[in-house]
Amino acid sequence: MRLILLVDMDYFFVACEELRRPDIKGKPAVVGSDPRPTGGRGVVMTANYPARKFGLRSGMPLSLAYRIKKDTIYMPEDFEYYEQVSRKVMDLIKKYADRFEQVSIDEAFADVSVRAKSYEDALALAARLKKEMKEELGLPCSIGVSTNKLVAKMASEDAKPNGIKLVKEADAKEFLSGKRVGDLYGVGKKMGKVLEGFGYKTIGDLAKANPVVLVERFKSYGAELHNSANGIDESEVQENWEVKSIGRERTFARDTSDREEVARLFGGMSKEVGEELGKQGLAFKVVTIKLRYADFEEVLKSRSLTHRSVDPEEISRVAIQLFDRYAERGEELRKIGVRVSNLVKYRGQKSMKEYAAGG
DNA sequence: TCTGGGGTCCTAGGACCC
DNA sequence: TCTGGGGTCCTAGGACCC
Repeated sequence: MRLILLVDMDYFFVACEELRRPDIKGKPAVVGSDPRPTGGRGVVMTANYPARKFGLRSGMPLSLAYRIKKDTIYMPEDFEYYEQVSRKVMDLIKKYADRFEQVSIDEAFADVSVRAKSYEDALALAARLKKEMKEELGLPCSIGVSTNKLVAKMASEDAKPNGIKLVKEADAKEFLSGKRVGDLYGVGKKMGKVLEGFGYKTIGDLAKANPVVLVERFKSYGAELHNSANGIDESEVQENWEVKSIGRERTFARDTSDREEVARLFGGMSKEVGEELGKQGLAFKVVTIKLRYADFEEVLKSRSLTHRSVDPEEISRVAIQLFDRYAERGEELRKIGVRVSNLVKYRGQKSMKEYAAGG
């Protein structure tokens, strides 16, 4: 029997801030894009539980959050710091895993099938992990335990905050059946509406549906839906996972149609992307820009180079060329982004830093 | 209420080659 | 002269997740 844990950190960004700012503990606090550079156009990235009591949620516009609760503590995000904390978190989870897969900055799967032979073993492991997380790192987490990734993930949602939830294989179907289709992993806003339109309100409705009909309606996705709804997921905890793309995007403090401002920002973001490529030892072949206009209309334009490159200047040059060729002239832009993809390991010259480190 | 930034995966048409 | 099918790459866009 496979036994899989999904460890999900509770209100991670704010929890990280609490580590260095104990004064905010117990008070409503959120991490949200610093309103100064973005003109307050950001959203709440994370809200702690006291803030959630007032209805503050991640994804909520900061302007709205501010209207709801003025004396909330607002903190600009500090990704470098969260990454540092995240590395410690992941190292800790790894110790408990026979196979480990990081899902995001604050979430990871641990396949524990070798060291745990029963549900009791898995639960005991989860309890120890959670205890160590609190004692060693001072961070709360929630853990879902089950026999596959999908159900472990769904169980962790039920475990929040600060809990552990086991769903046995035999109970998976019933565990899922009462939940709304939109709660199923992989079903978002759009698909949730479509499914409800067809009369599938709960995950149980989907589970009971004729799979042939689902495939007729949704092709291969329909088959996947039917499996998920029935708690079936054969996918493995994936150890070796490679980055597919690296990008940066930024929202202007004020919408702009100023080419020079756009070009400057493309330059800055390209430099950051180039640094990230260097850190990871990767070269790219494709450059894609994203333009979001004032009305939220978004377009992507990309170009594939004839060669691999590691050069930030080249990213910037191609980005600005794409912009000049395709941007609607005079239209106000809200946001721009640049991303490189088609990445390969680059075994070229070492960076100065590596030389300095004697690597 | 007015909407961020980091990603992944999938689809689909057209070009091009065999 | 008219007619295939498969494979791969390129480009654009959409949905989804955290």
